[in-house]
Amino acid sequence: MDQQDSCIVRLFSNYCALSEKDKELLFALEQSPTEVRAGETLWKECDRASEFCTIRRGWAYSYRNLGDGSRQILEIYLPGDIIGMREFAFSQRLSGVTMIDDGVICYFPHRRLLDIFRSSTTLTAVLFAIASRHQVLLTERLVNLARRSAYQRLAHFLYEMYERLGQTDSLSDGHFRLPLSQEQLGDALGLSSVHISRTFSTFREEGLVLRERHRICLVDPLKLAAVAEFDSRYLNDSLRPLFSDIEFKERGGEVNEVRTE
Amino acid sequence: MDQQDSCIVRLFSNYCALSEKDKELLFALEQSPTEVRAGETLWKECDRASEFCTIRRGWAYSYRNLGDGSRQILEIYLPGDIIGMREFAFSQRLSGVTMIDDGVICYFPHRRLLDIFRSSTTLTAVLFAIASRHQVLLTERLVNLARRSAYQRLAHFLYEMYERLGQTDSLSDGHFRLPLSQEQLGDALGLSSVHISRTFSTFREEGLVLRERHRICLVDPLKLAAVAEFDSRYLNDSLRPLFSDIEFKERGGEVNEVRTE
DNA sequence: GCCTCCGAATAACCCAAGTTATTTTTGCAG
DNA sequence: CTGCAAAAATAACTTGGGTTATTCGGAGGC
Repeated sequence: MDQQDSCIVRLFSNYCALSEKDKELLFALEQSPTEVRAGETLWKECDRASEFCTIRRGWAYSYRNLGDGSRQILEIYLPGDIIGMREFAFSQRLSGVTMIDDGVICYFPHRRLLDIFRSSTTLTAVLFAIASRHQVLLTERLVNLARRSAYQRLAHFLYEMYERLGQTDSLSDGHFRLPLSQEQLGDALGLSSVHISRTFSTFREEGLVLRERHRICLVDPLKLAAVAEFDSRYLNDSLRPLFSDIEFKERGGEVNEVRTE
Repeated sequence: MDQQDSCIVRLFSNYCALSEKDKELLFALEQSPTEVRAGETLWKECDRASEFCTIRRGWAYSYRNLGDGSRQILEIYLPGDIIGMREFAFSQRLSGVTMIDDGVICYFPHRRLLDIFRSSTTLTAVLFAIASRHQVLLTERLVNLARRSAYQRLAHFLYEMYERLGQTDSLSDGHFRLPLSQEQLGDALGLSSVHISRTFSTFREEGLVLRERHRICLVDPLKLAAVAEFDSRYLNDSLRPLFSDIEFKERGGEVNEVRTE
């Protein structure tokens, strides 16, 4: 595999132009790839935590099981995401992680992150930016779950996936694959699977979202974003000013030669 | 003011022993204390974001206003907390912040954080640990809002405040001051103020929680934690192993370059 | 002292979403 | 192709919590 194909390099490049050295550092996180199967659980709540992993291919989700037998899906991970950051400061896993698709993941130890802190301010800042954005997404989800109707929640979820997928893949129109069962969607959105089904039916009647098995088609993405009150400020904000400054300093004032677009 | 009184230094020391240099770096963040009044808004959504602040005295909350006129309270800040980390990667505020009590806060610019990344791996790691723990708390709240009944939500909220206050103040029995109106509680828990009132009535009838204006008394804290399914693992985890390792490396002067195998 | 205002308590009514159950569709093993 | 199991659709019924309205009570202004 070539560095240019590394999805973690691609993801980080969205935030900031990277030097060759930075790319190598990142690329090093993606050694020791492991094949995993759909449905396979990477770890469970309360397992010992001393590693992160990046997901190179396939989707995964993290979840918490609750006392009453239900569960909450906390996050959907896509290729390029780093899994397990939540537990950086903890010795136990606080949520389980299960693969949705067959895929490839790469484990690396917590200490590797410290190496990055030591050797690249740029990557440190990008990591912080990613953590910050993660928190913002989580907050947005919290608002979504706490305040909005089932209709809006599902609209919001679909639109968020659409935006996230658009960052790495090119989406032909509003079409994308969503390999989640209605039960899993319910677990993610705090709804029953029955009501997910009802809500999809409503979308279909209104011609807002079409669905065939795991293919989703957003007929009118902007309208969907509107009904979901989707706040896209945090997706489109420019990170360049801050990071170009870092680079400038790190390179001792050289003009950036690395552009990733 | 003396370094020992700095609430940031105190907060960070909880995670890791700090060198004198680190303390100075941190101390520099707390230079311009400002008096603020109860009800005063520090900033609103969409304001320009280029500063964080620490809260030295008083309580505050962050919130988002929604399209339908309701709002969601995202976080309650207590003395020692850093406010505004959410927006590190953004140029706009994504949530407003308002004081609950009279208090004192200290602003410092975003770029100051970059200085820290450049000059102290220890502080960088602690910042990361704080961000990580923040995310865990946020996740727990998300589960609370998505999956639990009003009764459990309020129980969870009260118990969380009880635990947080116990970290800095000593709580005589289960008594503490909770300077939030029922409307604010509702906004934090995704419930109507009417239902908050109903739920407090239920608590009273059961003798589980007593309330008089803004004084709360948890009659049986453990039982309350149980009904809320409160997960206290993440409050008591030890952070030392990781950080003692960092210190070792930094003090041994051993510049450990990253292996790119 | 009295008046006003805001927060809280309580009741009556309503609806979004949960639950349970039944049927239909899809995927897949043999 | 057949049979089986899991996922999805739909309907009937229930319920937790929202909404609206009214009353009550304490804190502050004058």
